Amino acid sequence: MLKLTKKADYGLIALRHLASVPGATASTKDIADAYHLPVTLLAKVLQQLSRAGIVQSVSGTNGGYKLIRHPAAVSALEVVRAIDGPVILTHCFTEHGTCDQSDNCTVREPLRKVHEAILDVLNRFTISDLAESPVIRLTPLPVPVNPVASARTARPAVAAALTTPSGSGVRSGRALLLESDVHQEF
Amino acid sequence: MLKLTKKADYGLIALRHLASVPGATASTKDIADAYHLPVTLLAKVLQQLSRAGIVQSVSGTNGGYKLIRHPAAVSALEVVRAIDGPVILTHCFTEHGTCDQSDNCTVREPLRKVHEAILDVLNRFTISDLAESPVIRLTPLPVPVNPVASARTARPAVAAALTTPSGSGVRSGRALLLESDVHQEF
DNA sequence: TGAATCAGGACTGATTTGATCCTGTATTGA
DNA sequence: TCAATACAGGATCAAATCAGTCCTGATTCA
Repeated sequence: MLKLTKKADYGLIALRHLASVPGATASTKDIADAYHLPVTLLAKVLQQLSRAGIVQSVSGTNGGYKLIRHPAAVSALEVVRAIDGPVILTHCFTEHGTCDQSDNCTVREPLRKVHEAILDVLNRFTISDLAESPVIRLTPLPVPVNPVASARTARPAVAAALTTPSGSGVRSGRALLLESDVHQEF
Repeated sequence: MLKLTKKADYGLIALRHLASVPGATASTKDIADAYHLPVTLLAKVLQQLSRAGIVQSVSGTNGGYKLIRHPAAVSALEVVRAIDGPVILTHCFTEHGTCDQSDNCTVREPLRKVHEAILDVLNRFTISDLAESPVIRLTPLPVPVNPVASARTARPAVAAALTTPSGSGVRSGRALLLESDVHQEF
């Protein structure tokens, strides 16, 4: 339910890794070992990214994968599409654009705006956004002290670019929700 | 993979329906029949919405459900949460905030911004946005009298609030993607 | 040639989702 | 009072999806 698959996660992790060593190749095993990912599954993911023209494979000894495009030119949307297929928000949205559920699906068109907004978010987020962020390693501290607070202090420009302008969304009759409400699952 | 469940779809359809008949009750069967949804599954969904305080159930003959809050005060985020549980973008995001996949998950913090942006989109979209949109019906209206007209009078700039300002997200080195690229799955 | 690496199909087990069934309770109206 | 109507919710089942593995083959390099 509105969640990326593990394969998509793995793909983003791998791409972030490749972006951190520009020009160099990294084998599937290298990446899998570095992040404790299942090797064979990661291999599938990298194959899909290769077919999508995001990375290039090099066979043979000392082979591996390399990022063949600028990290800033690879969006999360493209990665997710390459790995999981088209992003479809509701079952109303099918390739042929009709709702097979019922003749009178009343929510398809309204939800299209939501769908497009989510695509927009994913399309703006790039591998360079992944690579630029500081890596927070949890190894030394097993119990997170207060991850929410720490995550909220340092807010680079990426967040500003992503979060839609606050205030413009407030409409008449719309109950204002607090930030804490939006993020209550953390 | 980044898709709403059918239950969430059904919930939104049902809420849109209830919003179209303000104050009145509609039974599970009424709604299920109107949109050709499985009755028993829709019943589950409405129970969840009832527990979440979004609708109120009325037992007995002529009973059913009624929307007990203003449609503009019920966000899609709240509906999805009530039906599917917390929205979690990646497997890195768990209730306790740690990544069980690996010690050094490099994408969790960057993706948190994407996650928050998606929550923001869902949080801004309300049931009134669903109800106000024109319904494209392929079959003649069977049920509601004409509640749509009354609900359509007040119409703020919903679309403007949802679609993020074009151009503000363009950053250095980012390849510009055409609109048609973003929405290629349609 | 042999080791290292990618390519890709087939397959399996686990999880999630969608849907149904059944029993019980509450309310209405004849 | 009682039957009909409708919600409440647990148990269950089937299908779909996901995560992961296995195997065979091709490519490259030392």
